[in-house]
Amino acid sequence: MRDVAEAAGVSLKTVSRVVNDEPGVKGDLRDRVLSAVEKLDYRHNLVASNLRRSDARTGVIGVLVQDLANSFSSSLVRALEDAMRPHKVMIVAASLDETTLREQHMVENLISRRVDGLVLVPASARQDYLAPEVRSGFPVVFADRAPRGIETDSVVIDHALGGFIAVDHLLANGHRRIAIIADSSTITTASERVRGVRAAFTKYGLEVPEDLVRVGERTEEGARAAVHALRGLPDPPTAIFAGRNTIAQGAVRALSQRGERERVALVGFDDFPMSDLLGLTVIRQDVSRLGALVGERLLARIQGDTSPPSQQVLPPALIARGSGEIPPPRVAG
Amino acid sequence: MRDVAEAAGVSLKTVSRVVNDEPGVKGDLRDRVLSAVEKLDYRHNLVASNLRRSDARTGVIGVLVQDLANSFSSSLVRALEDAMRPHKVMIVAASLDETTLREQHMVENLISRRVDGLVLVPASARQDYLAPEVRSGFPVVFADRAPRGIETDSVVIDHALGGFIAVDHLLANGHRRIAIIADSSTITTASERVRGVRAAFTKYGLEVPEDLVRVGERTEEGARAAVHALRGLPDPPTAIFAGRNTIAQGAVRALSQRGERERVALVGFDDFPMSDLLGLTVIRQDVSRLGALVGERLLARIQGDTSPPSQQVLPPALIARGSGEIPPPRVAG
DNA sequence: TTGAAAGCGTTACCAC
DNA sequence: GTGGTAACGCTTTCAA
Repeated sequence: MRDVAEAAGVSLKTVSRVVNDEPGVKGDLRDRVLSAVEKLDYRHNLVASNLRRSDARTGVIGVLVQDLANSFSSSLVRALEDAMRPHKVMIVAASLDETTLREQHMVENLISRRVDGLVLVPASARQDYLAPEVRSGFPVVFADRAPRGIETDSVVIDHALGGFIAVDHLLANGHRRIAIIADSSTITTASERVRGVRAAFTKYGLEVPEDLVRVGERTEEGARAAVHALRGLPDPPTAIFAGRNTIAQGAVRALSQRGERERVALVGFDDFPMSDLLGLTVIRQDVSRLGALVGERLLARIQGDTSPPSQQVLPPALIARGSGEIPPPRVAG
Repeated sequence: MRDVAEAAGVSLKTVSRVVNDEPGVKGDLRDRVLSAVEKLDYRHNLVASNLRRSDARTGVIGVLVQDLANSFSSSLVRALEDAMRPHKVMIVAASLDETTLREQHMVENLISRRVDGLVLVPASARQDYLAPEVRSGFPVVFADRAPRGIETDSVVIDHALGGFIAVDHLLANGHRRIAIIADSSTITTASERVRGVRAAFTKYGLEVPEDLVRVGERTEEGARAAVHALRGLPDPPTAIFAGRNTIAQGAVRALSQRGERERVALVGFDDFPMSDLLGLTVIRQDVSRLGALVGERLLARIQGDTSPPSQQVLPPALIARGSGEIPPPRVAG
């Protein structure tokens, strides 16, 4: 910038004014500056600019999700991107892979980089470590899963309701031997979903078939193996609740391999691309809306909103596509 | 930081040493500094730090893809993330939606932010605008599509080969009325793919059935409409080449609606999750490998590699799953 | 082992 | 309208 000023024969400040499109520079000087910029391949340094600026905005937010390659996470990031673009805010994103330690490192790192705010789909069980930041007014919005140990904005899905709806649907169709395949119960969304499932059994005055509960699966491979094992039982399940999109995918694969796609009912949690063509009944979370609401909240905080933490809850919905409507086999008799 | 120094009764420099884990501070002082840091909720400011540092690394790279919600883009970002994580480099990502203008804005913005390097899946036809940066040694690696107008590193898929393999497969299975649905020819990957398709016809000494060529589609809806229109022709195609994952998805939907999934052959470009369960024959690009190679190249450049620009080309592969192996209907007579 | 001063590239403040 | 000077929060250089 100094070189530019020298080349154009003006002061540093004038160059700064031109570069920032500030008023109060005559066309003559402005042109001289611009051509010097051109000639010297000068690039405005936003890092230095942000350091000096009074409002101290970096125009970047941090977004921490589970797995950028998963359709749920990537759709969320995309929705946030769309919400932020009009405000010229960019996104630095990272995958946590359900690792508590990585979450803390990343949060710390992003704060050191002075991001304007943070969107967090937490991997950890508690987020007390964020208390100092939240107290000092640093904008943090939780997405999909509620915070624990701190009070801050959140937009979450009613996971328990989703689990309830799914299994209520299967029970209403006459199923009783319903397998439950879900993520580890340390993951709050998973335990919430299972809680809803149990509530559905309770509504019907039924016991949960504990021998068919498989908690702790999250990969497609694990789910596939679980389905094979479950269907191999003496009294196998006639329906399956898959607590996550990868689990549903594994379940579809396993049932395909066994030639049982038309015979065993299946309801998955999380919609994903092309699931309609598979005829898969799912509990859909409106990820675009989730992202839009999270973005809106975060922007408000960044712009100085100091109202008390808000907790928004979005209801999931059952999308019937066939797999969840398969009836239980007739009992001989 | 000044406050911390004061609270601990040491100099600024000592705090800096402690915060950066530099050697040469006695345990006594170090503890005093750390407790002051704790008490004052001090957070190291990487922005200021990077400004002053001699190596001037920000530890961030920019990644510009077409659509973060598309499985191809998100898989690429994920692969890059994995390649960068060991080097403590984060990713700021954005979707271009095939918009030339956004590409240029984003590139400019990222350079202003002094990212350490750039990964670009270009939306523009030419990238001459990047010439000054590339000339000055700024690390840029093109992914999936080769640069035009500048010379820099690239790792691309052999799109022409992919198009060739796909249609060669259909021709070998006896099809002659093959529809080609592809993205706008201004998108180089699309035109390359179509070039390969034409080469396949040439190999068989056949003319391309120009009445079945639909170039300029990219959305699922557009593809669906195109398939309906094509199959409604007096002499309809017996096979379809879908030049992109969204097009393949639209084609599957349209054929499903028409009850023709078992009757019309279909080969898609780009694999996507669950396509195996749809029995869809595709040309697969190894996105993980693409991302890993791009990451490797970019890291080398960031670390000072000044060898001539390298051009790596990855071969795509045909994955036969049924839809591409449907034979043409027998002709009466 | 510790500290003082200079400076990274920019913008804020106030004088001209 | 334009320009000097200080300062942002940190690291570097060099001296103690």
